[in-house]
Amino acid sequence: MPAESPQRPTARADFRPVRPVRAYQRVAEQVEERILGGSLPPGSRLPGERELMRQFDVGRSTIREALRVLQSSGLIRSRPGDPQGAEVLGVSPDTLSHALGRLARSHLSGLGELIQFRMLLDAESYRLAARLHSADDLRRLTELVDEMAKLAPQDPHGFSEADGEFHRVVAKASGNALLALCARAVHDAVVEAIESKLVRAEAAGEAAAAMRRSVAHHRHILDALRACDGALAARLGRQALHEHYAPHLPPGDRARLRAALEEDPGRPPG
Amino acid sequence: MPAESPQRPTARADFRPVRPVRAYQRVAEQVEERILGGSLPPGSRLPGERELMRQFDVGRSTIREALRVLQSSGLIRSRPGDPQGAEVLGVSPDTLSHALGRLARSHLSGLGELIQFRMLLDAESYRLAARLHSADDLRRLTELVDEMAKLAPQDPHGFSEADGEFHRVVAKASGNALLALCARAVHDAVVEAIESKLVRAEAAGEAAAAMRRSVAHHRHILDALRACDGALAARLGRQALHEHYAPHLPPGDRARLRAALEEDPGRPPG
DNA sequence: GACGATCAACTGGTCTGACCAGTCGCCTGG
DNA sequence: CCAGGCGACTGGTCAGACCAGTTGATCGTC
Repeated sequence: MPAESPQRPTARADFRPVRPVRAYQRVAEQVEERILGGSLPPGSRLPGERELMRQFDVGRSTIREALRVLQSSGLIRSRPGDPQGAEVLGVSPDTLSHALGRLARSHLSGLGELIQFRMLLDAESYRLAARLHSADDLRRLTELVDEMAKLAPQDPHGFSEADGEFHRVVAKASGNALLALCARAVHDAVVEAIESKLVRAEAAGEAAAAMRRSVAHHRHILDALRACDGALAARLGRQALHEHYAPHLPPGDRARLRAALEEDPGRPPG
Repeated sequence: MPAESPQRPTARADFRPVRPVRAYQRVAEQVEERILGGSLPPGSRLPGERELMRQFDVGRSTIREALRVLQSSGLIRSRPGDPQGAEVLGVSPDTLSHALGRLARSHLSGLGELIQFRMLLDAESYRLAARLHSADDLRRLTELVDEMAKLAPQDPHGFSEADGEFHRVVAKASGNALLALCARAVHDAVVEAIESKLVRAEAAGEAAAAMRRSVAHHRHILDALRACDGALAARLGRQALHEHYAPHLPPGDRARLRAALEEDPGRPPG
């Protein structure tokens, strides 16, 4: 909300409360602006801290605090001894997934919401991807499902990697980078959050069965994508996630997942 | 992905690459752990920097960099001169909103993607809200639509506020705080991004007509919610956004919006 | 006794200068 | 031509200092 209501002719002058802008904020903002504006593309390098100190005319601690903020936002990465200075990473979904992970771990929102949200995003990715995919996308997805099937029982880590890549390709095929990034962030957050629970299940020997089911789900979804049936792919995606995660959730969250799962029962004809 | 595949019996030992853990990271992690773990509830205070310096046995700059990271994550807030030390804020959705806003503003994704994404999130909010809303929600939504109708031509700012609140109530009624946060962040990003374009249209006198259409759309959506028809509400929501924003977008982005708009034409019966 | 100004003891924000451990690039000796 | 070493950097950290602002008690006044 950048503007107060300028129309209101009240006596209360609509000055915004002036809060002092810290020096490190100004520095961080300037750099961030350049990165977001494309003037500092990913892969390019920032000057060294001592040089920045001269350019901004502030102390090194101020420069360092600004760089810390940018680094914690995932915009840059710095490494000691690097004579080229900090590396510009550009906008990445990592911050998003970290924030999502924190939210999911907090009382504000739980794992159930996270997975429900993933159901929504994945389903919409499928719906769009079914419409917009290329032949190349389908080939790559087929490869990935085959790889999942091959790695299935022995290599859970590789399996998870291929699974993640499958979703990333789908999200990319949806043609919406924002959707893709969010879907990835949520995916990562779910993986990170539920890992501790899943290792127990895996230890109990359910892992192989879960992976087999997952491969089957992915094949069905891939078929739907191939047939350009977005609604079917979306429905299958929701069901797959529900089947996969519902057993590991408390009953309340299961109801939530079911709510996201069910297509509208009383849809009026037409 | 914190774990390498432990099962693979290859010669490659699965050591994780050792990267030095900076002192400020350890400090930030310890504090963050306490905050997320509830040991430092929102509203409580951290010791002063000089005291922290003693407790962690590091220099003040290290403490300050750690606090900067925590502050940029929205976990704490500090104010100069405060004898009580930094205030613990707890997990807040602001980080998420900022991250989303950055993504939306970056060159990675344009306005079209942003609005398409909003179509998806809003539609899913409607779908869930139609199922889960309370009588209170409906009453509040009715109030808001009436207020929009009342403010319609004269007070664009108030209108926009009521409109935003409408969507927030819907998102909250969806029962998924995560979805609500993202929807709000995207909504804000859209408003911020398109404002400069809309003021021109408003100056051209289209504002009143646009607002009248918007009120009608909201009434229809509200009716669908009242009838618990999630699919209809979702479809109406998509259409409303499409009609509202498509005229202001370049043709390429219009096609994108249409892709998100159309229900699947060849849906199999059943 | 209530009240407002004053002041000292803080706070966080910033600067300076220094040291360390690592990294890179050059340069040299084989 | 290459291995090794030697600076000249880098970022990470520390120590100490100063400033402006806040706070709360103290003190003089009414």
